[in-house]
Amino acid sequence: MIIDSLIDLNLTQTSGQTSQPPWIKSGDVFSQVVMVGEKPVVFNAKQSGEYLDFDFKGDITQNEALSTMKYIYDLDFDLDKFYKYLSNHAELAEMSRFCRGLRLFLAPDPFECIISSICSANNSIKRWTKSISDIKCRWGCEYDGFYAFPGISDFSDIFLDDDEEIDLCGRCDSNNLKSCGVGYRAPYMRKASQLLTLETDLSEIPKMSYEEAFETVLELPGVGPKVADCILLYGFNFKEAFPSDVWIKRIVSHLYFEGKDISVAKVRDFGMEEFGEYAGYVQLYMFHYARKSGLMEKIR
DNA sequence: AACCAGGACTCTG
DNA sequence: CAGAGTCCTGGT
Repeated sequence: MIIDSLIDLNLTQTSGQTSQPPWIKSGDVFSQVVMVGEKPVVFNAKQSGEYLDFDFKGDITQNEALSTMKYIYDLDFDLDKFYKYLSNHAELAEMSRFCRGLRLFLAPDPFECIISSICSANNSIKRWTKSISDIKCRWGCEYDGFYAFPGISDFSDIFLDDDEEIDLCGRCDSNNLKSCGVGYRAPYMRKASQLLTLETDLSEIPKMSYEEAFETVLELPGVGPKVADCILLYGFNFKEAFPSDVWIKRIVSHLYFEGKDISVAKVRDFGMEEFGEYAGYVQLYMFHYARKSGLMEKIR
């Protein structure tokens, strides 16, 4: 079934958004299992002209499948209107040329997004996506050869490292978080999931104001301002988030402050103030514009 | 082989 | 409260 909203599926899949690792690519088809309510559904998505073409296998209706795909790929977001906005701002005007069809890649599972985002901190895209994919294969539930991310309570029980595995299990099969290459983030990831079972109710977050939601996820270990903004943008669809790291700081300072060094905190405030409801999309487009246009090499 | 990139956290002044 | 040092791994 084709959904007639402009999207570049490959670009969206490979853009490093911390909602989840890219789906499994086979030929020109991206596939993954998604929990829709309680039901596992395998989705296959591919590019068809400027649009997304999908089918699915699972016990849900066509309409439920359609709204799931529309949510994950943010297909109701009006890209034409966004491109008009970009072209009306001199600093941003070139960006849509380099990133046409790039959309948010939203998390069907906010918990997976939280763990992925913690794992992405001080890490490369290649490394955190491999770690999260490993975690899914080892401890996730398998459906038709695809793996869902483990649930919160299952994740909370995973061993941290070889030492703990030997201590509590008597032997070691490297069945632990550190063996997935997450390094010192392992305790953050597990503590965060344990906190989520006990104290923080994820279903409350969508009802909160941005500030309140931000303060709430900041409480989780391993979550600082950048990671909190990623969690809210990619995991909960708060489009007013402007996740700011060293690259966004360099880009913003180049485009708006004549290259003058600005603190990451200031860049975040500036982005949220300046771009409002488009902040998340502007951040996404800035990063990929810098990558593709050669700006990144210029300002590193 | 030494060194660097990448955010959060902890300790210091 | 700002600034510096540390954490782990994969890349040069």
